[in-house]
Amino acid sequence: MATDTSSPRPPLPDGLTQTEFQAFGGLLRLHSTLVKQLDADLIAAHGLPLSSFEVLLMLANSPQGGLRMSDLAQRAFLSPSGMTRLVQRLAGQGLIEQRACDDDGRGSFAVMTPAGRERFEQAATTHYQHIRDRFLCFFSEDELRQMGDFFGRLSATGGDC
Amino acid sequence: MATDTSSPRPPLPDGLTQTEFQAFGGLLRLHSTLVKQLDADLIAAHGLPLSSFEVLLMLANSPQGGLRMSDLAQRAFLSPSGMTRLVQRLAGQGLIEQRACDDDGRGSFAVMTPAGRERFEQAATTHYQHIRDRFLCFFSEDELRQMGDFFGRLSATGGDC
DNA sequence: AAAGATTGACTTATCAATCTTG
DNA sequence: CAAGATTGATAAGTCAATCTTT
Repeated sequence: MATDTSSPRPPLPDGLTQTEFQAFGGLLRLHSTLVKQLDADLIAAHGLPLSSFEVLLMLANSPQGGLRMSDLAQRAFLSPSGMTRLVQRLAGQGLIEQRACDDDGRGSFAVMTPAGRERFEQAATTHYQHIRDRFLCFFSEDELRQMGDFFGRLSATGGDC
Repeated sequence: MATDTSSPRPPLPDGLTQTEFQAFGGLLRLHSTLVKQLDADLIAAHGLPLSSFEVLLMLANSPQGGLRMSDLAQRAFLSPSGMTRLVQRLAGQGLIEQRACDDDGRGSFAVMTPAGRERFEQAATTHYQHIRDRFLCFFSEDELRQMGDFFGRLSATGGDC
């Protein structure tokens, strides 16, 4: 498909300018394409979907050696019930375990099993290589910093300009 | 949550540098947050999920007045079956219709109904305003161009660096 | 009563298989 | 047989309701 390079910046039929549309539409396209690729890569190489990997990553990086369900859910951008089900799947595979919270009887604490840690460590290296090959490699160090600044800008405020 | 601004750029426990992680992680976070907000906005204001809106948008912008299923699927980053089901839902709401292709007996052609066009036109204005309020307004014109360039860079190549 | 977590019912997407036409 | 589209079975997520603990 040949990209249209004709007009500089007229309001498109969309109601967004070409620049606006390329920024917003580009975000949707990039995310969709990239996440599908990385997910497929990770499943092919280690039988581990991206969502599962991210849970293992959070647990691996946790100083406690584990995290509460609500923390996991927030950090993975999942609903509480969504995280409950994801954790149940991972527990079924023997990769993590759930314990009660010491200090809070309501809480549930997820920790990696040795099998989970091993699986994570195997997956991590190749996964980061995939992220580089499919995404990071297209940009210079400065550009990555710039992009990080862009993405961080929205979460800095509560969501208002 | 206070952002950590301590160290400049050490390799994180992740295996990605801080810069790399902020670019990649920021993409995931931005997309998740933004799409959820826009979807909820659009449903609240017009009873129309984002995915449905995008189908109506593509049909509205089509010179033919309609598009083939396979075209719709590709442009919306959906599988063929996913698009079949989305179109079925929209047809059930009377917003679009399916016809046979004139030139190709296998093809299925989707066109908007008058009701669909009206619904689309009502939704469009407020939706683009939401996109501006929640995303575009955080950036200057130059920055949006820069971002569009970043996002476009991956699709330009086949996926290799 | 509010917070943390889970469960039931449901939505939306996918893959593999199938049907029809080229 | 290949391409376009749809269907059946299934996967993974959401919301609303529920249960337990604070």
